[in-house]
Amino acid sequence: MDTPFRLPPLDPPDAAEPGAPRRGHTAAILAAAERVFARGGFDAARMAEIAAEAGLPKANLHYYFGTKERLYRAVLEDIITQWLDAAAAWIVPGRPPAEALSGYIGAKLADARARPGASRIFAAELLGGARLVMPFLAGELRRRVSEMSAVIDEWAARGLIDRIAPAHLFFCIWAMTQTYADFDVQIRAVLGPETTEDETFAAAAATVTQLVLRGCGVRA
Amino acid sequence: MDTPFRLPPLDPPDAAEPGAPRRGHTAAILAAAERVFARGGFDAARMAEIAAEAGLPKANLHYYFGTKERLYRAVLEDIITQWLDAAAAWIVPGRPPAEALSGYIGAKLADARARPGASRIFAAELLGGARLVMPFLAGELRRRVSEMSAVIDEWAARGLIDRIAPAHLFFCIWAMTQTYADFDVQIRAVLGPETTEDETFAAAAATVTQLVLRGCGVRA
DNA sequence: GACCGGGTTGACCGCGCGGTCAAGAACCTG
DNA sequence: CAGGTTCTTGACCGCGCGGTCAACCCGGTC
Repeated sequence: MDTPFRLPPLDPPDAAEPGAPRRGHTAAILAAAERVFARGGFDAARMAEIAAEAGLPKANLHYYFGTKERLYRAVLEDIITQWLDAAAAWIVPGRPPAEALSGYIGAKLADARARPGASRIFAAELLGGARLVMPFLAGELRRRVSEMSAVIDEWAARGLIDRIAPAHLFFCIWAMTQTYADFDVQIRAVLGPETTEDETFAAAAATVTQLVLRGCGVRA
Repeated sequence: MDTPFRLPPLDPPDAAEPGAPRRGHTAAILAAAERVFARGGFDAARMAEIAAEAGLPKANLHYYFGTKERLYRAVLEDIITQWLDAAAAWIVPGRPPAEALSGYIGAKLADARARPGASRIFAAELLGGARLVMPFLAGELRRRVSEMSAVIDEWAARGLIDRIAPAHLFFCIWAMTQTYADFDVQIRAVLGPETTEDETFAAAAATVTQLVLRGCGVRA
């Protein structure tokens, strides 16, 4: 369930890491790093800024994480770990498609709202060519998608939904839900200041589920 | 039609700019800049790299564009200019909804395929908080969306499609089509090396149009 | 050819940032 | 309290990058 996902080590194998204490501070650093990386991605982030946000001297971050890249990797692992299970919880053969799909969409939208920084960091990583998460994409994620695709295909075979390319259906669901985290500036700017966040996410949920449920021809 | 969109000047009003020549080289610089900005966004881009890619000494870029930020702004203006008209060409009241929507989706997907860099630069700009394009989002784009929303609402009023929140419909269409440019690493990794680009985009077009047309309940 | 102005360029500069370090503080363990 | 180990931190360093500059090239004009 919450086994942390490990990005394969890049160059030197992740440093001794003895049974050391590594107490409280690391959590504060990770949280601050997630916030800072979320605005502007890896290159725009400043170690000094993360340190300030965490209320610690810069040298302390280096004590715990060594380099900026390793801190970044730790943040990414956190995000991936949290992500991998949302899909597995909803897209299962037993569940009726209407419930599974709308539940999944709702969960993804709620996540986009609650933790937009995570989504944005991942987006920036992909935009930048996915140098770090490539192994995850081609490995674990690919495997998960093919499992979930089997579920979709089975629903179609049982006549519960229309035929559709399952992988692309997921690409579309991810795109639509995460756009509300990644590009929320655009959404807020277009909808204008008079639209509340509640309204936005309610309309988003209605629209996305309508597109997906009817688009897949889900029988009620 | 192709009136270049101008981002409002930031600090000093865009430098004298006399009736000067400004010949060929600027185009080469802009093209190189688009390519370099596309991988990694503003901060990751190096002026020296752009110069190398354009086959010019770095000092030459500064001669034409002054600062990195101004060069970046020029690239963004290029992109926005090209973008504004795709929607206006397809989403018009006269056209039957099925044709308009599938045409628009096709055009956006073709653009994502042909010029992924442009989409990625814009995505990175939004992720980074849209410091430069904010006026565009809240101004011109917002206006266009409300115009296009009127078209959607009119189709719904005439019973040609179901009721749907028009702005969110556009957010979803943009998200689904641009994901094929922005996150193509992820898509390629998940689909695996045996899937060709042609297959990918054919399936993408089929899936997105199916979701949108049926999702909106477009009558044939 | 002399002059001029836009264009071109290699060499240079300053600073901001990631990373280091060495001198302690704090905390265990006997 | 002595000795060792884990943390903490201000001060420092080097380099990579955006930006500058002054010398130069070159086509046009009289």
